[in-house]
Amino acid sequence: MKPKITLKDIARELDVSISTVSKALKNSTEISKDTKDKIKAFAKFYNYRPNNIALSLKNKKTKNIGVIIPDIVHHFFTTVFRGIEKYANEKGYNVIVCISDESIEKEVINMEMLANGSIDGFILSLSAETQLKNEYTHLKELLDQGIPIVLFDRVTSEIECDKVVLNDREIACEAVEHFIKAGANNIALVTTEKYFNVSESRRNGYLDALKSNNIAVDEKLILTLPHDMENDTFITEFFQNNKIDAVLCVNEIFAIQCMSIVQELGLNVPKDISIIGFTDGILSRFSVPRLSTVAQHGELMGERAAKLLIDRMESVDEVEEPFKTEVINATLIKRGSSIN
Amino acid sequence: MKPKITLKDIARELDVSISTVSKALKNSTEISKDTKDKIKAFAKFYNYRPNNIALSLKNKKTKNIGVIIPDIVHHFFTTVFRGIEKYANEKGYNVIVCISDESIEKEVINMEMLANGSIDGFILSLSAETQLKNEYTHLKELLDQGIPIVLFDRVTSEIECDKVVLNDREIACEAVEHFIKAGANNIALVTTEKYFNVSESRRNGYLDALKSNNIAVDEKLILTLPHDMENDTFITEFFQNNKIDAVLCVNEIFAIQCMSIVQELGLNVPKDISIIGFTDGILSRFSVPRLSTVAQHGELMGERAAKLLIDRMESVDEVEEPFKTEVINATLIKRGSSIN
DNA sequence: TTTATTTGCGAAATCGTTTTCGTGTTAATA
DNA sequence: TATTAACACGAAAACGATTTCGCAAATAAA
Repeated sequence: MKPKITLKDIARELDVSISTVSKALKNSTEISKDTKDKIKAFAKFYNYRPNNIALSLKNKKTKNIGVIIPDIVHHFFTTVFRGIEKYANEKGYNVIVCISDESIEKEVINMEMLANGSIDGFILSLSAETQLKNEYTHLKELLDQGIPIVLFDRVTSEIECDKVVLNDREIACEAVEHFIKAGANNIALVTTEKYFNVSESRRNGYLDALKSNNIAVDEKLILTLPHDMENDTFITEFFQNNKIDAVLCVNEIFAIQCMSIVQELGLNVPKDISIIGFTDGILSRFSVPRLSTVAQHGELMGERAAKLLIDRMESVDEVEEPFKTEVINATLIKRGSSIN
Repeated sequence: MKPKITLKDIARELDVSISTVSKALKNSTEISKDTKDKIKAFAKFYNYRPNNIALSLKNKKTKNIGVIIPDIVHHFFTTVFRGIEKYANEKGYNVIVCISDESIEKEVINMEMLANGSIDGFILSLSAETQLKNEYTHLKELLDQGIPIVLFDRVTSEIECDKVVLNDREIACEAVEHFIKAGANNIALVTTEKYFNVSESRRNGYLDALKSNNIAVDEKLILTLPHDMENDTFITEFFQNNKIDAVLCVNEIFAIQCMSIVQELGLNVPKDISIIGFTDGILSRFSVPRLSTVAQHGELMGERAAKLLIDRMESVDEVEEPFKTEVINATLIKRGSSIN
């Protein structure tokens, strides 16, 4: 057991002052070569490393980023997280993760906890409940305190800060047009409650495509599924009661569920029904047939979010940069579940 | 913009000393009721919260846990992480995550980075390279410095510390016996390189079951797949060249790949070939047929790991507790991919 | 009235750094 | 030789909190 050594320890052992040790280790010209060599050798021998906490206190910056996400067992969020972690690490930052569990209360508690000095800035994706209640005072207060925040994916226009989003509307439109070009007419949408900004955008993209192709919107072809429920029966009825030849799903699970149910109903994917999902996760890549899907480039989103945050934290400009919203261009990956 | 307020600010405004403010906010009997009320009201109004960094420096504990995992886009690790985060949060700890990316170098760098005061203890699962090279000096040094470490899943007997593992050997044996009871004779194993402790244990469990049922081991029925490669052709050849009626796979992806390939070869799962995988992830639950699998109870593992770590960190006993190894009992989930 | 005891509060040390400023010694210059 | 500059280092403040100790004033007891 050899506990960590401090500047004070080195100073005492070598019979010099703490300031001398500190300067020597930073190669200050104030200190003679002899003394520097002696101190450096000693420090190296005892594997001296400055204490991060003391540095944080002194510098008033922790080099920690707080990341708040609704869920971690979720392909999209983990890829974003990987992007954040990667970029942050390259820049010498560490990442503290809290999971809001889709609850605004946990979001608030975690953020306040971290805001008291533990982190220099936040990257977050809003919880479902936060979006539902449209309640953002906790974010406003932190921004007021001068703590920078970057929102990604689940964002809101109520808050002015840097953001990273997907071009959800455009890519949903593109997906639906892909169906249309392949000859589909009865195109369905399987989505979540619309207080999610992303669901709303995707729905709008769906509507855009129909409109610009003069296809009448049939509300019955839009299935809104509750967030966390067993919904197989809803989906089964949906496909039984409607004539559908293509379906866009706002996430991977819905898409796989649809595919599975459609197949059980004796229909062929993609011959009878084409399916496109969102999130190019593991499910999409290993299903039979492979699922056509919208790749959200989560890792890139994460990197961009981290870059936005770190740039802002490290900017020393007297004049504040205006807030940016970066748009990540999704990619439509055409695989076996849709007709080419 | 209203920056954070400190004890010093309160003291100055209210014309008392810093010590008085500190004591008043902690409800010390030393301070008169009048003064306390005044200070508390002021603090509340300005939303005073003590600075975590200053507290960490003073108390020599950060209330942060460092978690190092090989990968985050991975169902098992995310579930473990969720367990860690949940338990840690309940106990007032935050979690700093670093991803080793299966590289020992990143593992070392990250751990050394965090060890300089940022965290009070580690929870980690060894990187592939660390297990391959059998190189653990970085762990030994940290333990020497008095930093507690809990290993989970990918552990090693070279290091003495608290551990949480799965009963891999027993559950693999149980899975194979499940095959045998259903009448299988030619039972295959699809696994990873054996420097992974878990692969070795599962292999041993596989062998145990064969032995105790007097089935000769056929090395040709054991397929070892490289860790990060396109291995569909290996699998295809494996099933073409061998008579196999059941296969145990050491992870979910291998299992799904096997199922997919077997089905392409025109065989029926489970009639012609039964399949059991490890990790009850999203793939297993949405495949057709549903995949029988070994549930590793990752969340529970995470909670246990966090509990072991926190208990050790908070123990004030003069006499050190001996190190514990907790064994989590896996559950064999029988679904459609295996005959009951 | 004198002494003892509360009561209420402040000064200062501490945690581990960095950094400014001051100072004594030596070497260079006038 | 006297003055100045360069050199090498130390003292102390600061970051924001906690806590021990000391000390006045007010009250109680003698």
